[in-house]
Amino acid sequence: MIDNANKKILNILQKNARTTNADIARQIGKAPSAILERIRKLEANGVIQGYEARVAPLAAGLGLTSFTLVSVEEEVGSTSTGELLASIPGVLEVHYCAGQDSYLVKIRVQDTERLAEMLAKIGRIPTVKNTKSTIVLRTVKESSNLPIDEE
Amino acid sequence: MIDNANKKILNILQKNARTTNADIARQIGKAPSAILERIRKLEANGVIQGYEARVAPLAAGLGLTSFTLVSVEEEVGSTSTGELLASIPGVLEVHYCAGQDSYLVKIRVQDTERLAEMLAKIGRIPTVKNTKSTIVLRTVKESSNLPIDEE
DNA sequence: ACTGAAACGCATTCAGC
DNA sequence: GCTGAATGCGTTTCAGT
Repeated sequence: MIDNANKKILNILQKNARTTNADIARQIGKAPSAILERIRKLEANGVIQGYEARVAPLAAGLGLTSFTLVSVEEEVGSTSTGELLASIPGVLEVHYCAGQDSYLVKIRVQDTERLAEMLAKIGRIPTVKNTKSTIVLRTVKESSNLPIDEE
Repeated sequence: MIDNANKKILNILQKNARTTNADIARQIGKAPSAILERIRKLEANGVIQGYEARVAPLAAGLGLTSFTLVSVEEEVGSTSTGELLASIPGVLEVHYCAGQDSYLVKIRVQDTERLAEMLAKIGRIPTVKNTKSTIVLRTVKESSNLPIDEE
């Protein structure tokens, strides 16, 4: 179960995944060994899915973000087109959306030329009918941190 | 500059932000102190923006994901509505989009009831004209990890 | 589930190159 | 920008409760 101590741990790790167990222990008033045990269980239970460094996209040469709606014709419940999309480098997120037979795909590429190549690649997938892209001009906020209310 | 060693470091930390410096040092064949120095510079230069634990949304009671297009009427170049949206709990991402006078907002909430509350809240912002939401049925992939090619 | 002690490994500093 | 040694701290295990 996720008691209040675990909520505190999750919030600390969401803010800075490299916080040491000793540091967390100090913040929530327990021994480091207790924190280690809790974090291991949270990982084993799938509550903590991983720890990601957030890299500046521009520094990685990826200056263009696009959200692309990919319309598909596939069997209901099938996940294969989505997984194919997910495997393309530069495709960061793939979400299947209600009421549109389509995937919403978050893409990061170098420039419009690379986006064109990617859209061509996606368009070549047999189950894909068409795509509709929206270019991001400015990203105001971007985080995976969930609001977890402590008691 | 981001040389090949830094690319390796970034890729390791993108996959697991809690990898120890000693471990990274072994993987890329340098001393731990060299890794520490490199990581500090990458942080100082803004290349590494942070380290986030990824928490299972369902475990946090957030079973519903929505992408909502928020149309606004504000001065061109203004960022204030976007920042207002970004400050709402459950709003994870805010992107200003080309050619539509609107923000694409990624939302995570408990259920449709909470989504309705959130959309009402957003609708009450004076600069907001209307919203158009797409519910996510299934998330196939969700990551912030950028493709960084090593030489 | 937690503590506390012990052993081990890691982080960090710094001198030298 | 890196190494290597030294110190202090963190991690991890485990016995005990």
